[in-house]
Amino acid sequence: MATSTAALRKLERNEALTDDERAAYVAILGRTRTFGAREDIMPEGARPTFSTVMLTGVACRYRTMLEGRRQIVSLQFAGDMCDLHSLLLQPMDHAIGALTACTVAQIPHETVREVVRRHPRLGEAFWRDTLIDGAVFREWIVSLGRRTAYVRVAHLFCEALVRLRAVGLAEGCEFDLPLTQADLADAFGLSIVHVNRVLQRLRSDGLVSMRGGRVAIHDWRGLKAAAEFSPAYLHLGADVEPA
Amino acid sequence: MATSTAALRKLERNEALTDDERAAYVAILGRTRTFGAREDIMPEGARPTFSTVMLTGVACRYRTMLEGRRQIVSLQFAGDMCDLHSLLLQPMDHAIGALTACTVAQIPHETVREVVRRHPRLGEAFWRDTLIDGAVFREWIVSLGRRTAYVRVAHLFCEALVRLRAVGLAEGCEFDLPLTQADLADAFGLSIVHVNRVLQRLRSDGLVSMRGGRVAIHDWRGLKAAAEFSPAYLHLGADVEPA
DNA sequence: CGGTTGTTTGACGCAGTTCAAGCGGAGTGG
DNA sequence: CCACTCCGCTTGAACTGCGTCAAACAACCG
Repeated sequence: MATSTAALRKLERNEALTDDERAAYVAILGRTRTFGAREDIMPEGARPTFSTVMLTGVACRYRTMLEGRRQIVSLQFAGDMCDLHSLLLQPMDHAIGALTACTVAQIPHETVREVVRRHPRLGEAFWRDTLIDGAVFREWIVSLGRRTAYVRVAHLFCEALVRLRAVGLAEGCEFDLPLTQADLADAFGLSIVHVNRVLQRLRSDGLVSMRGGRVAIHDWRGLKAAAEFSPAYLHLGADVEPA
Repeated sequence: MATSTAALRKLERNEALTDDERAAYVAILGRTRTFGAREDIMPEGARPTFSTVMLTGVACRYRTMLEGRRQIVSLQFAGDMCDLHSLLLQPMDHAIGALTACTVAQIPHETVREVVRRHPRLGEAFWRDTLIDGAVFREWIVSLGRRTAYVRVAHLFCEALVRLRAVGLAEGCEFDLPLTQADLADAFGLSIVHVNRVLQRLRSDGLVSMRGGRVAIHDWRGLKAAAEFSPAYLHLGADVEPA
């Protein structure tokens, strides 16, 4: 199934799998579902009996606070296993929400356990994937704690580009990111108004522009420098940055 | 060895281990080392061949930015395995630093792998532990993104109390937390001056006071309410909050 | 007793918020 | 085909939480 290529690419980035392992992984992606934008793929407090793998679309993990404020905690692209942790951690301490229309695979926990038992290296790859999630969280903390809004936004675009290139969803310096400025504000811990102003500044500085849900990076080295971006924390190996 | 009780308590919080598993875990904690305050237990960029378990003291994960600014990403107390991820993720994308004098156990990765192979349930407990780290990171993101300084500080004290009680390092509503206000500032993404003012306000509001490296919570329910704290994300089970 | 490290206080400035309003495009119904 | 509405984007002005700078103070230690 064509939709599993991103998922495979993600899992294999660090260590090639055997045909056997690859087949086993694709096999468990069987049952798929679609969600509309703004639907919850998995609500906070749920006790799911399956884990979710993103096949297409953009989703996020988020927490809702009193008075309806929301903080997005990570973005999830195709290939990401966004609630693998529900295998061991119940109930969900945060929600997973579709930001755009999404198709996902839902893998029963029992199936995950079985595949891990039979293919220990897949289990290791899964564990590794959750550890990289942790690394991305840490970087997000650094952004929110010590980077100005301008740098923070620039940094996210750098991260998105690299992650999307790694799974073949961006060529060159452009990629789809059909989020509203309100979504971005919830991700950055900023107000909508300020996100808007920062985006304008990034564009007029000739670094990135975002229009119609598509991001175009006009000056990768400049953006990278402005963002103090270094892709090490993504643990994706080489050949992942644009020329 | 008395120092391993916190580590065991942490690991066993969710599922009791067999005597066998317990013994296997304590056995690998053999080689210990001590670090002075402000020493690096594990520097950024290193490629360690072992993982570190905290036995006593307080450490942190942190990232250093340009111009020497620092962002602390998590606090590590006794019992925490603070770089278990180095088993699968190399090189270190952040550093681990001792905030106070610390004693740690250093477990060769090969030993970890072997123990996991022989005791799958220990492997699961390890994985689980790294997943809880992730949950703590997410909460930290929410704090930095959407909580005011006052709430953020209150929240950390709530988290510290609950985590320390869970491993038997706090009785009632007091615990040791011998950090400087500069350390706290780096953790909260605030300036030292502002941390100082917030601490004063928390004290004069009768919620918490921190003096001589000891934290005393005077009004748990009040603090919890002010912090919008709910311990669910720590996945520690019941009986962990003070009466 | 002086040096060093951590805490406290005050005055001032700025990054980012809030409020409020206007604008433009897409969908919908008459 | 136009009118109406909704949603997202944009702009301006006023406000504020927190940072910066600078200095005094307190505790510890050799």
